[in-house]
Amino acid sequence: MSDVKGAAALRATLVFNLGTLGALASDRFAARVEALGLKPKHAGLLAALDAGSAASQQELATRLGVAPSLIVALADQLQELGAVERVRDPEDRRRQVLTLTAGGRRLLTRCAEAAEAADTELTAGLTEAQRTTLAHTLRTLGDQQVPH
Amino acid sequence: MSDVKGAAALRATLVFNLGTLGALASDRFAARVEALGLKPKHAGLLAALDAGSAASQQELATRLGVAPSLIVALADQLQELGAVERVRDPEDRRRQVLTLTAGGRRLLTRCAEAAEAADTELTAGLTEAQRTTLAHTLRTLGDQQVPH
DNA sequence: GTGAATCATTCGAGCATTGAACGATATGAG
DNA sequence: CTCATATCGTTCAATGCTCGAATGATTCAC
Repeated sequence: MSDVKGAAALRATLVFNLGTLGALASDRFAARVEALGLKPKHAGLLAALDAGSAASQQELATRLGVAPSLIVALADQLQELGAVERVRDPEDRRRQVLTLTAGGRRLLTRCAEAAEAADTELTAGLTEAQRTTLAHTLRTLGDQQVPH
Repeated sequence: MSDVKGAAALRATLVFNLGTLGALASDRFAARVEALGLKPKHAGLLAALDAGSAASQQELATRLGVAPSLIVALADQLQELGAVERVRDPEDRRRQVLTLTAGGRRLLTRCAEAAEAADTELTAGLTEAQRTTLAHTLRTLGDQQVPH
């Protein structure tokens, strides 16, 4: 019983394949957004801003699951590119509220295009049905994780 | 036309969700194999050895997509745990052939169990059908990448 | 008002990974 | 046979990414 699984049990596992493919996908995406002067985390921050418009850096840190000090660095660079604006919240002047600029939205669009290009490259060997089912499942799976 | 995609285009993307979930899955898996004194890459090396039994460190480096010097460190630690053996290839004494020991196979089994536990935790909100379809799609997708 | 808590920021540290050297071995040309 | 060249494994210093602690400004509770 105990070694019926025996051979290749790890490779049949979801977390293992997710980890491997996730790293691979990130690398391909990173290679494309590099041309825009961005790292994947920059794109993640832009996407988070686009989704829940106007948030304090603290909120963004917990949303993205990274340290607040990392948000500072990312926001610095995005601000230098003119993609985001830092505005002190008048109701609580400790908070820096980040907002997407028009240029930031354009940049995000180009990130999305890069991601879509990487998608088609990555899923070249899948049927259209598989591809859409996969996208849907991953989306719901992602929404379920640490949703609070 | 250009901004029809507009909102949330990145979050609808495969590479983006794969990257996010991949990191999350790796973290959960890492938390569990840590009890075995291993990092995910150790488990990856064990799995690679189990799959294509007996390989030189150079081959393993290209298989796993990491630098040869990293294989040295991983193999050192696994050897210290008695999980792998280093044997000089008699036909080419530059090569160190790595093989799984019986203990290494047991360790790999425990890694697989950890991965399965992480799987069920991760996919708690999915139907059984979704789960198996996802596993299958990821498996085929992984086999298609850099197959050469 | 005064002290505790919260936000953004800076800075040093930790960890994983890489790339450049090096010694040992193998291979091919002359 | 011998020498030049290439390959393997190994060591080591350097890089990049991320975090945690310390700091200053601001707010909140009482």
